[in-house]
Amino acid sequence: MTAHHDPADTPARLEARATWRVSRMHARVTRLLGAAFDADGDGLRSYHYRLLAALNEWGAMSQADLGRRTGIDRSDVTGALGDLEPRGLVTRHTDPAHARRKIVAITPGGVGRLRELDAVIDGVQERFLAPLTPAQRRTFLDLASRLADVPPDDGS
Amino acid sequence: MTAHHDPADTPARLEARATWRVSRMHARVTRLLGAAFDADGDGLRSYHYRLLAALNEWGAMSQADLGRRTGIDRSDVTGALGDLEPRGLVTRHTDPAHARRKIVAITPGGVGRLRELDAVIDGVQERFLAPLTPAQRRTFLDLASRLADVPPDDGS
DNA sequence: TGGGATGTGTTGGCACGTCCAACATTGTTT
DNA sequence: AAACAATGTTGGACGTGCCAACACATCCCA
Repeated sequence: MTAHHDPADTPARLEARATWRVSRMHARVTRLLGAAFDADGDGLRSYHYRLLAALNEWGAMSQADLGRRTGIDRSDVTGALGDLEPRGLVTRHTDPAHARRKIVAITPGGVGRLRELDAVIDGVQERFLAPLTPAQRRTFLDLASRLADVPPDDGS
Repeated sequence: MTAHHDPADTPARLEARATWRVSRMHARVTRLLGAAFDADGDGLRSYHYRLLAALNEWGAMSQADLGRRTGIDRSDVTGALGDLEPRGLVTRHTDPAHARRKIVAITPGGVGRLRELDAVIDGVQERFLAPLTPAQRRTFLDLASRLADVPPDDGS
């Protein structure tokens, strides 16, 4: 697929750094997820999965709320919903109380699709974590969550 | 800086997944590195650092070799060198033996700049790894390197 | 000695994720 | 009523990573 750079050939100052390893892990994750989404087809991507997951877990809400809770920009939410609605995975109707606001809800078909995507993504987890033992996987997940969820280290 | 999404608000199916945590770690790394490079100024970015590091460690070589050893596409190497050369951090002269080939070498100024960038990036490591103890950092680095450097899992 | 294959630097472009600015429109606050 | 804030949308920017095509140089082998 991609050229894949031989990891033995990496400047030592780079290889030693945590940020570099995170970047390389991310590259692998991206490659695996991209391939899996492509294979599963239908042109859905990680944005769509995130939105479906949020709607499934928290129920219907406005697009703005959806964006805030998923960390996706309002404009990108608009775009992604434009993909999901025509597929019947999501409905959009304007809030009767607030004419400007649109309430988004997941459909039964959307729930089904979400389940399918769950399976696809679980397969990716398995492939990604393959080099580690179950105990190591648990350790990695724990450390990763501490490194991932850090309040915005705002400059000074 | 960026909006930063409250991690407590994340669909459980996402939060549980290793790929998601890697993505979030990468987002943080990107934010920290971007801020650090911006602050240090001069418009240099991670591409430039990678190239300087490779030239410093392995000596002068052609652009194509440089690209192969760093995993950066030939065309992107061309672009990045176009930033480094005018700053005097790098020299480019055509190989006397092969008129088509250009040998790139780091200059003393480039070495100095590389050292400065080292310091900048080390600062980022510290901030990124802050939530972990030294022992945990070592564990994380070990696990991350196993997850990062995996031969191209070509399809089947 | 030729001629096809292969390597090289460069330009231009695409895809993807992320983010921001502006805008018309609708609600809220005072 | 007037200033203000929120909503959905459009259009665009940027960074990273690819790939295709090109003109040219060099190599290898028939």
